[in-house]
This record gives sequence, C-alpha cells and structure tokens, in this order.
Amino acid sequence: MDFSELKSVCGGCTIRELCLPAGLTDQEVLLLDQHMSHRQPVKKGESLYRTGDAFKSLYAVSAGFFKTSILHEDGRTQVTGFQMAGEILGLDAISTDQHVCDAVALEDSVVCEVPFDRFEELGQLMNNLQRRFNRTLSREIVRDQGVMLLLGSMRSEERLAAFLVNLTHRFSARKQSSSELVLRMTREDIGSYLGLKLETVSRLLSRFHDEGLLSVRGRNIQILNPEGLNRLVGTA
Amino acid sequence: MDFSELKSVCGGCTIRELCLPAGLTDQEVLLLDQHMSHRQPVKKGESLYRTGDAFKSLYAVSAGFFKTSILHEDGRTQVTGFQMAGEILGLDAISTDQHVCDAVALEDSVVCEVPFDRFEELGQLMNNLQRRFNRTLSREIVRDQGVMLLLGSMRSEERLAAFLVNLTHRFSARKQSSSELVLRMTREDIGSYLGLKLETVSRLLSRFHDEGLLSVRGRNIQILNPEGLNRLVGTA
DNA sequence: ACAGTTTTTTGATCTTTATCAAAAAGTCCT
DNA sequence: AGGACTTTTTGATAAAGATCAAAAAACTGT
Repeated sequence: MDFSELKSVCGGCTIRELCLPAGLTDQEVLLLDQHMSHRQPVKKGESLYRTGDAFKSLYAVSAGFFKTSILHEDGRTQVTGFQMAGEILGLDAISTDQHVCDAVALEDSVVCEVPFDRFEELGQLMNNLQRRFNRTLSREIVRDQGVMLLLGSMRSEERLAAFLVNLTHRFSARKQSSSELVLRMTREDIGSYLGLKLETVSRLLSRFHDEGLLSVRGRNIQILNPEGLNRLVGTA
Repeated sequence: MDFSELKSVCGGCTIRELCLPAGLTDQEVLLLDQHMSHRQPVKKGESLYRTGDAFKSLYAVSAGFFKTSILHEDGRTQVTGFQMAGEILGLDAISTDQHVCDAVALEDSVVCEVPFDRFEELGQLMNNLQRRFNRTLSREIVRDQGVMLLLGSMRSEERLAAFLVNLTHRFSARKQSSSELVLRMTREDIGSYLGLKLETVSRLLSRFHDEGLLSVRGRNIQILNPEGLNRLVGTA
C-alpha cells in the first residue's frame, strides 16, 4: 500500500465539501485526513458491513453507489437508502455499537474508512469537526423523516417522481448530468425503498415514458420534462 | 420562579436514565443541570415550536405527551413521531438551524429546555456527554428507519400491532402500566403516523377487539393478549 | 347541564396497488 | 458468442385500503 498516497486523501478530494470535511479549514482537514482516512475498494455486490457486525468505523463513500437495507425476521427487507459520493455510511450503528442494516455496493466503489473511536477523540479536540458532525447526524434524521412523508402520505406516482427528482438533485450537486440518469439499482430495490412492488415501479416508469416526462431504456433514464416531474410531487 | 428548585432538576428526576443525563456521573449531571435545564409547561394543544422557527434549544420531555409532524406544501401532514417523558425534541433542527417540523403537546406537559449552543460547549468539555449525545442522535436514526420498515413493508394490521406493542414497551420502561393504555392522540394522528386513514385505524381496533386481542373504549385500550399482538408483527 | 364541535364507528362502494403469470430484454460467465 | 440466470415489461385479476356518508359517542366551553 502506498503510504504517501494515503496522506491528504481528503485534501485533494473533489467531493470534499459534500463529505465529512465540509466547512473545515485546510489545517483541520489535514488533521482529520492523516489520522483517519483509509481508502478501501468495495466490489459491486459486496457488503461493506452486515446487520449484527460490530461497529468500528464510519465509511464515507468516495466513489460509487451503495444501498442500505434492514431485515425483518420473516425475510422481508426494506431498502432504507441509496448512498453516493460524499455520503456517510454507518451512522445508525453508533447507537448500539452494532450495525443494524446491510450496506451493499451497487457498483464498484471506494470508501474512506473512519475509525469511530479516533474520530470521537478528534471531535473532542476539534470543536468545528464535532459541530459539523452533529449536523451530519441531524441531516440524516431530516432525510429519514422525508422518507416517512413519502411512504406515509404520497401515492405511488408521487413517490417515484420524488425519488427521481431527488436523484437529479444529488447528481447535479456532484457535477454529474442530472438529466441522464443511470440507475444502479433494480426495480425491486426502488420498489422496496418506495414501499411499492417492482411491477408497479416498472408500470409507472412506462407511464412516465408514454407521457413524455422521461425516456426509459432499461436502467438508463433521460429526464425530458423536469418541471412536469416536479409538478407530480406535492400535488394532491 | 423558584430558583432553588431550578437547580438539580435532572438530579432528582425519575426518568433521568431515559433522558439526556443517562450514563453520566452525579457530578456531570449537576453540571449539565445547573447550566442548562430550564423547566417549562406546555398546555395541551399548544405548539412547542413550529416549522420554520429558529432553532435555539432542544427540549427534553419531562412529563406529558407530544406529537411531531411535517407539512407538505399542499396541506397534507405526516406525523413523524410521538414523544413521551425522557425523549428529546428538536434533534432534526440541528442540521439547518430551523425547525423542520411542528411539535404539539397532546396533553398538559412539561419540558426541559436545553439551549443548544451552551450544550455544544458543554459537550466539548465533557467527553462523556458528547459521546452519549452522538448515541442519542444515532438512536433517532434507528427509530426512523424502523418507521420506514413499518411504512414500506408492513400491512395495515401489522403496522397497528407494531405501534401498540411499541407503546407498551415505552410505557413499561417508564414504570407505567403497559396493559392499560390511554391514547393521547386521535385516530387520525395514529393513521397519519402509520400511513393509514383514520377509518382504517378505527376498523382495525374494532377487529382486534372482536378477536379478543384487546378491549377498546374510545382512547382507553386494554391489552388482553400481548403475545397475540406480538405475533401479528413480523408474520408475513 | 347543554349546545356546538370534534372524534369515532360502521356500512357501501370505488380505486389503487398487489398478485399471478408469461414473454422479452438484459447481464454474466467462461 | 452462447447458455444460464436475472431483471424488466405487460396483461389479467384480486385484494387491501381509500373514499363517501351518516349516525353515535365523546369532548368543550359557558
């Protein structure tokens, strides 16, 4: 392993401002970086961690795409989120010292491992880091409550539209095309996340296609009418 | 206001171990307490805060019962949780410095106000407090993901059973009767939380009643067959 | 205690989404 | 490139829960 490369991982990272180092000074980033970041590839289909695994580290997605899902006794699973570059995996495990969901790479990915006990120590020393981290945790709570709104109050069509709009926002924040989406997950994953069956997701995509909102070719989706899609969300 | 009573609020609080001071030493509790806790009554029906309000403080429920709900543009609302003694309100506001939900008292209640900037300073000084608080935030994330599972994967009957079982657990952790529930919220509130219409909630309660699982008299619910109720949860 | 309001229950019917099924398209592996 | 597997699409039908409606019950404030 190339040690010189391991240093200053965050410093040169293009998504630094979307990730844990957001809002830190260069000096602070260097400290965070040199003491903690450790890059690690995860192959498509592999689990980064599984339910029940001991919690040691948080993981920042450096590149790639993940899904997290929780398991019900009877075998049912619920996809709880899709994570892309800059987003943090493992926040839910802090509470119990065990992971309570599975994190699976949906494409070949790279994560930065952040050993949590050292991160907590650093937070104690670095006021700013701790304050930012509180916000990161709180942001995840807000995101989850948005999903509750989606699952509890929206109809299928609104859910899918909201999901697609959310993806476009996140892609464009990462300077990726927000009109040409390449979905990394199956229709079943989307359905699980949205509380729908995969057939319903497929039918809705076909309908959106027929209505000229977007063009679907398998997992390649081109948004043709973003305003129209937006209008579907939040219209009772 | 009686100043001598304001000191050591937490110290003598019966739910101390369910609240922010959980796991702190007596000395640490005293510090937390004297610098921060400020008790405050909230009448039934009143809002503790509303969406858009500036975020100043967290609130620990000392006594009573709250609901939180988020608002959709078009007037729809989604109840995101019910909070009882020891639970913390306002965690979602840390991320944006604005409250993103409404918190309404469902009965005459008392909260302890915790000014957040001072709390963050104290966390910086008190290692243990900060670590506990990270866990509090993470626990809320886990709770929210449990609600996602409920809304995304369970049928109406399972949702209501899970809701009732959850209430009994939380009541019994507070040494209150877990077989005689007095619901503080309307059927509509329950429905909103569970992603169901109020009529569906009412019908399900009637059915559970007919099946001998519980006895319903308005908002008074007596659990007659807790195992049966448990069996409904997590049975596909 | 009473009038007015809100909440709850129950019935009849309708809509949305799930389920079952089968073919088409896409992906993976060697 | 070809065969095996997985994923996606589409159709027909079923079921769960929503909607509409109206009466009964429970609260509220005076």
